[in-house]
Amino acid sequence: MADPALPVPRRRRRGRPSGGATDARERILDAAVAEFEAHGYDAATIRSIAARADVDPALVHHYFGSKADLFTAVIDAPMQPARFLPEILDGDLDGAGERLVRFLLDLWEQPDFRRRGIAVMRAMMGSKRTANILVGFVSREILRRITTRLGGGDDARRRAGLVASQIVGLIVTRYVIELPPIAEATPDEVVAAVGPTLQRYLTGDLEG
Amino acid sequence: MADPALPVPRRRRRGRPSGGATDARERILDAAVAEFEAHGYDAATIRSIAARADVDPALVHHYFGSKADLFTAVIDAPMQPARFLPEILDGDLDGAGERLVRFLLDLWEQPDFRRRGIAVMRAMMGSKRTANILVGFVSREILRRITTRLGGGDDARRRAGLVASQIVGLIVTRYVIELPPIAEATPDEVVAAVGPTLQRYLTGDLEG
DNA sequence: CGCATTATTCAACGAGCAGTGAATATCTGG
DNA sequence: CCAGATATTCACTGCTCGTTGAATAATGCG
Repeated sequence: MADPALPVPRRRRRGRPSGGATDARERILDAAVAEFEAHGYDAATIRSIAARADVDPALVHHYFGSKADLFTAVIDAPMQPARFLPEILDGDLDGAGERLVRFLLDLWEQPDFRRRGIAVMRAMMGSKRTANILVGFVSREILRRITTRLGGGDDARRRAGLVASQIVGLIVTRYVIELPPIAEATPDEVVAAVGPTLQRYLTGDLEG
Repeated sequence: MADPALPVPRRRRRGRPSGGATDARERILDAAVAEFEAHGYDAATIRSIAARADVDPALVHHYFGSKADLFTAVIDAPMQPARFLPEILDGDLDGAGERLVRFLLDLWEQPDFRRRGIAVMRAMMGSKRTANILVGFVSREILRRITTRLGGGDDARRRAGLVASQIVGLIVTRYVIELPPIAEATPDEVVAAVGPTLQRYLTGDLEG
């Protein structure tokens, strides 16, 4: 059973095709998102990406350089939203848990963001090497913002970690492995169920 | 910088070595656990496993057959504990959240279990293909037991999913990616913080 | 028009992979 | 002490991978 997304490789003339606008570059990027999303960094191949984009593998290098370069192009977008975290956390801390889940769901329900986000998740979980890079980013850009908002210190740090643990679990079960009960819930149901958990981690009693 | 775990490959005579007990089989299995733990299924290679065990790659096939066979040998153990779930869930439901975290931590704090468990996690998250296999297992063997204990029905199913989301998040952050604040917490701290979350998902009010 | 730039494919390299079959050395049961 | 059985390495096959360099074709600028 062949991958249905693979087009029959058309035989093409060598050299630049006539008729201005070819979207090969965009097709390659789309294909890369799809392959990295489905197979993770290691198992996705330049050749499969090229095949999906109906293009010669060398063209991928022409536009994006190495495989690692291509991957960073794919995950550039999902790394940005961390910058919006302060807005979410500003205002009353009492509603921050719910606002945080809502914000995350809004992002991840957008297909384009989700596909790249899944690629990042797979890479983060794929191997110790790639994990270290991405965990460093998460610690610096995300955890530190939450820790700061909570006033710093060990207690704040631990609370931020707990928040991260539930967020990671939610994203992994809902979007990456698509565990049925979580993946099928409506965003409102998720917010109602998970918001209070985050709220307790942020401001509640953690001793029992 | 070479992998410190790789021994200098000794030059050896061909044929069975003298002196009875060689633990090559165990060394191979250990090496496989280590490589699958560190790199996931796809990126771990028979050759790197053989090198780590200081053994010829063909010997790996001799003992374990294909790479997939070797992997199932590695992950056989961590798949068993699901059978103990009913004991955890029996008795008063009010303490089940805490008992559940405690049970999981007891398992995962054992190095041998943890290494194999991480291998499973990496495989589960590695690609859509491997994910489906393992998600099927988790749904059947784990979620269904919780759902049943909660009396069945959609509400029970959703509660079980929420429990899974927090458990997955805890395990991923603490053991797989080792996010510092979670990875450094003591088991007791984790139980105190996460137990009530699971308890609320099991028996609490989910509407807000 | 002519020339640099850009888009695209082609052909190949070197490396690494999983797996196979045979060769060799030792051990063990009769 | 001899005949499997077992343990181990070796040499190899066929494949796929990332990457490179050159070839070819169209465009766009002066």
